[in-house]
Amino acid sequence: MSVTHADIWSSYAQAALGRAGHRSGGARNAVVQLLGEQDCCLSAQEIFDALRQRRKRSVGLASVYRVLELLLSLELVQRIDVGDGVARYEALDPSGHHHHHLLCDRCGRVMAFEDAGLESAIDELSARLGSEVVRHDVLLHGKCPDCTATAPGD
Amino acid sequence: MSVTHADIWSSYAQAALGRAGHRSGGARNAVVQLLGEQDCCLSAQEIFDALRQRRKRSVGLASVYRVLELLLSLELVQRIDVGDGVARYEALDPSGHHHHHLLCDRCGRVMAFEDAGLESAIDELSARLGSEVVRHDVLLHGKCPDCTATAPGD
DNA sequence: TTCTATGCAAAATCTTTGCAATTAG
DNA sequence: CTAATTGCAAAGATTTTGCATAGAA
Repeated sequence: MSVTHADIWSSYAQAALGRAGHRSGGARNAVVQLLGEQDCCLSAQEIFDALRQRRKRSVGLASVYRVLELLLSLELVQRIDVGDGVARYEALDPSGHHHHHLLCDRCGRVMAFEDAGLESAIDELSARLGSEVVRHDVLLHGKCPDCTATAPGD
Repeated sequence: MSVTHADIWSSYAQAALGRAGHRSGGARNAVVQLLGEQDCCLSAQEIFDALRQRRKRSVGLASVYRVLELLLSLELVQRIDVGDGVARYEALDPSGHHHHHLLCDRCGRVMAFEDAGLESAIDELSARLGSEVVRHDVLLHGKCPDCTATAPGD
C-alpha cells in the first residue's frame, strides 16, 4: 500500500502533537486518521458516527470534541461554519494550500473549491486594510453542480 | 429630522413583510427598526439586550429569534457565523450592495469592510464554477486596526 | 371577530465540563 | 509510578417549540 495523502497529514499532525508534549491515545489517533482521509469538512457528530462504525470500542463524543479543540489550538485543523448551527472541521495543510466552500442551499451539501484569482484578491485586500490578516474563509451560497443540473433556475 | 439610512431599510422591510401577508406587531417593529440602524451584525442576545434597554415592555428572546427567522426567509437579513457558536444577523441591502467581515482574534470584535477587487474575483469565480451562486460571505481572521496598533506582531 | 404576533416556559440541540477509570511513557 | 487520555453522565449555552394571551385588520 502506498503512502496516501491522508497518511501525510496524519503523520504531520501526530508529530506536531508529540512535539507539543501530548501522549498518544486511541480516540485521538482515530480522529486524526479520519480527518486525514477527508476531502472536506466533517462535523463532530459525523466524526463520531464514522468512528463508531469502524471501531469496536466506541469513541466518546466528548473525546471527539476534545481532540478537535486540541487540534484547533495547534492550528492543525480549521473550523468551518456554514450557518446551520453545526461546526465542521477539516485538516489544515501545513503548506498553506487551502480551499473554500460552497454550500448548496437546495441539498445542504458542502463542497470544496479552489480559486487562484480569489486568493490574490484577498492578498491585495489584506495589504490595503490596516490589519494583520492571518486567515480567510470564503463561503459561497448557491446550488451545487448536481442541483444546478437537476433543477436549473429554481 | 431627515430620512436616515436606517429608515430606508426599515420601510423597505416593513413593506416586504406586508406584501408577504404579515401583520404588524410591537416586537417585530422594534427588531426591524434596530437592525436598520446598525452598521454591522448583531446576535439575537445583543438585539434582545438593546431592545430591553430602549423599551418599557420587554421583548421576548423567542420573539427575537422568530422575527429573525422570518426576515431570513424573506431574504431581508443575512446570517453571519464567525465561528464562536453565536449567530449574528444584519440587514441585507436590496440593491445588492454589501460588505464582508473581519473577526479580530485578539479582541473578538467583528468589523465590516468592502472591496471591489474581491467582488469581481468572486464574480469571475462564480462564472467558472458549474454552479449557480446566489450569495457569498468572506470572513477574514486577524487583528483589527486597533489591535494591530496596540500589539503589533503578536 | 378572526387569525397573527407575542411572551413565557419547556424542550431540543450542540458543546463543554466533572470525574473516575484507563493507559501511555 | 505519574500524569495525560478517555468515556460517561451531567451541566451549559444557544436556539426552537408549545401554548395561552394580546393585539392587528
